[in-house]
Amino acid sequence: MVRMIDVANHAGVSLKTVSRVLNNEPHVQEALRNKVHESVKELGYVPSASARSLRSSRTYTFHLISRSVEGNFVNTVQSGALRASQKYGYNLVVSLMTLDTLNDPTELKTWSQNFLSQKRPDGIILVPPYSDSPIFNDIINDAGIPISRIGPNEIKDMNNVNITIDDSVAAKEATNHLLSLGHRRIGFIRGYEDHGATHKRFKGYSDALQEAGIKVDPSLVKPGIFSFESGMNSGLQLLAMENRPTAVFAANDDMAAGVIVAAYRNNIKVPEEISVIGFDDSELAARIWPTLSTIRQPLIKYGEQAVEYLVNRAGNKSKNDNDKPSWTDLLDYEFILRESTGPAAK
Amino acid sequence: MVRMIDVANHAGVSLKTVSRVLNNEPHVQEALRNKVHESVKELGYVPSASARSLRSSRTYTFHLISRSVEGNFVNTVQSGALRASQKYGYNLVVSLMTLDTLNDPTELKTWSQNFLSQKRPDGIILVPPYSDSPIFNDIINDAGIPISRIGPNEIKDMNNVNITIDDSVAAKEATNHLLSLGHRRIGFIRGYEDHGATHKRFKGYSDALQEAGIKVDPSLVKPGIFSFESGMNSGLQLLAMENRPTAVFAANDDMAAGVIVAAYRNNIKVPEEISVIGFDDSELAARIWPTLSTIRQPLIKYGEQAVEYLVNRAGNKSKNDNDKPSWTDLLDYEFILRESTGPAAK
DNA sequence: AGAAAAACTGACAACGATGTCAATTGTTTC
DNA sequence: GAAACAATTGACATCGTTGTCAGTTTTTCT
Repeated sequence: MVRMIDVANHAGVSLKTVSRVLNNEPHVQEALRNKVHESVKELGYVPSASARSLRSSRTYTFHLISRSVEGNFVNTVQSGALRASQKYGYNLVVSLMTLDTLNDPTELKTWSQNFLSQKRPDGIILVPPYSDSPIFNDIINDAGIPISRIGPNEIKDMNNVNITIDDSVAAKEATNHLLSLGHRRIGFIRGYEDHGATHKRFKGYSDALQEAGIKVDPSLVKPGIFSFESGMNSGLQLLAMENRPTAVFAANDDMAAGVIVAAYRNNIKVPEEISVIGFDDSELAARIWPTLSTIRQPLIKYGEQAVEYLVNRAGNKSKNDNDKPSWTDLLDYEFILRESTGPAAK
Repeated sequence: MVRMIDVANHAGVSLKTVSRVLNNEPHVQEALRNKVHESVKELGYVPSASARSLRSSRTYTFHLISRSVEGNFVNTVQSGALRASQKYGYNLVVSLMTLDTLNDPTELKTWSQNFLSQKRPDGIILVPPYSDSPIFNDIINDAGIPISRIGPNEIKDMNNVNITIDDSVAAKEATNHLLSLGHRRIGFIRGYEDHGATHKRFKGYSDALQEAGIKVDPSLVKPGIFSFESGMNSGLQLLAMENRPTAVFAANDDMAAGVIVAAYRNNIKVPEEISVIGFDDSELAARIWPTLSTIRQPLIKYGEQAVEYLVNRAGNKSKNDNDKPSWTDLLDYEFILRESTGPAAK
């Protein structure tokens, strides 16, 4: 790691001068200021938070205190991770990154390097779509920090763990449920194309249809971005078809809720005239009418397992398990039958 | 602050022995181990995280990386606070406390002291119901840490800030909306009794009725705990009344969603036969059918303002503003008209 | 019983920054 | 032109822990 003294040497000034520049203290000539800033940039220096706060007794940290609200995906995973972290005497921090950053390789690299050298976490937990980005995973791996990846993905880095349910099998079960109710024309709404989940869930849907001897009809497969609005839009399209489907499988609950509202707007009854099924058992699922049939992932357990793995790795830092490929920790999902699915209309 | 050396002196052992005990290292006699543990407890010692991680280059911290999901109250406030924190070079950490801890004064004291001496935040942001607890606020104040309190409350500590909308005025506007649609029998569902919001919102409801010359009918006021289920239960009760209300004002959106489902279950049409109005403009509000009329709080701005204040305080640590009473930063709310409210049924 | 090994304990350096204070340089004043 | 003063710069101590290593005591083995 590059230290402040390295910057000082590189810039040909004293340690203290660098410190002054970085803390915006007065009494440094403009010329030196610039030289220091250049050296900082060139060496990629980032101050160590621990050293700073040890010496200055300021942490440069604010805490927002709240109770854990188990609602959406991330909050619930966090809740499980938090409990496990506390059990082992670790802190858990949620760090936010914008999607723009994730999708711009240059920016991603800068962000990650700053993040890693400033925070120096003992381990990192990634949720979709971060767990799906090979570049990002490589950067963290190169820094030698263990990763727990949550969600379906195909990354086979060395030495990390993937924690997920079998999305394909789950999606297949959901589709089979619709088939068993007599549905033959079943629509599907996809999610973000760079989420592994989208492809696995679609695969499950296709597999179920094919095994039932039904060809996948591309006109029944619509795009989506996992949002309510995108679900409603694709739902409106499906419902406007001449030969509209009798059931719709949306790749997540938000989109399924969108389909239900689309049905209301067209005076189509759910589930009498159209069945709707989602994925995730989100907060929404039990709070809308009709309540939503869906697949529940063991989110709390995701968080717990992620931490268990990291604690283990942190404990055995020196251990020689450096060349194992990463493996997958496959957990059980749960099919939740509610009121949005029913027998196919004749 | 009590340091490791203090523990060592108190226990009559060397610094290193204390370190060994606390890190569960071998090679310490049982007797000494116990003595050290006793001293730690007696002195209330908590190790300094910065010193630990500076020396050992382990942070005892895991990071969960995700994008900011602006959905529920806390997440959205956090999102605003995060943006502002980054702007000023501060970190933002979300710390979770259970409600059990908050409600048990003894446990609360222990938790807070551990938390404060381990994390030593430069500032603290409190959201309901934490911002409503005088005991908790006192503890933090005594530690000399600045607080931004979000949400309506009556705490007038020295030297902190309350950030809120005027819940009473907002609730009054919501109620007036219903009155202007011709409603005369309007139900109200309360929230947690230890949330300031419950009382202020109820006050706005009462005020509006009284100004319209309508007496508050206690049988139309039902309890709730801000949850979907509690809203549904109270909703079912209101709808089962002989002379049922033509409108219901729930103190938050989750409960309002519960009332809507209660209506569906009784085949009562919203808004034709009963209007429903919520509070918060939560994620749910635009995703259910009918979409929910509600009050929107400037959550992002809450977070931003909270941080602005703390940054200011942190910068002027020495400044002599120590005896100002805390003041209230009153922001604007927004009334959101959607489809769950309509003219009163005859 | 004596030697070797193991277990225990503590003195001291080190982590990477910032705070204090003294040394140096530059500027103004008479 | 010398003295007084202000601005700039750096040497060194320090924050509170853990790592290294050496010294001391206890246990084990022949």
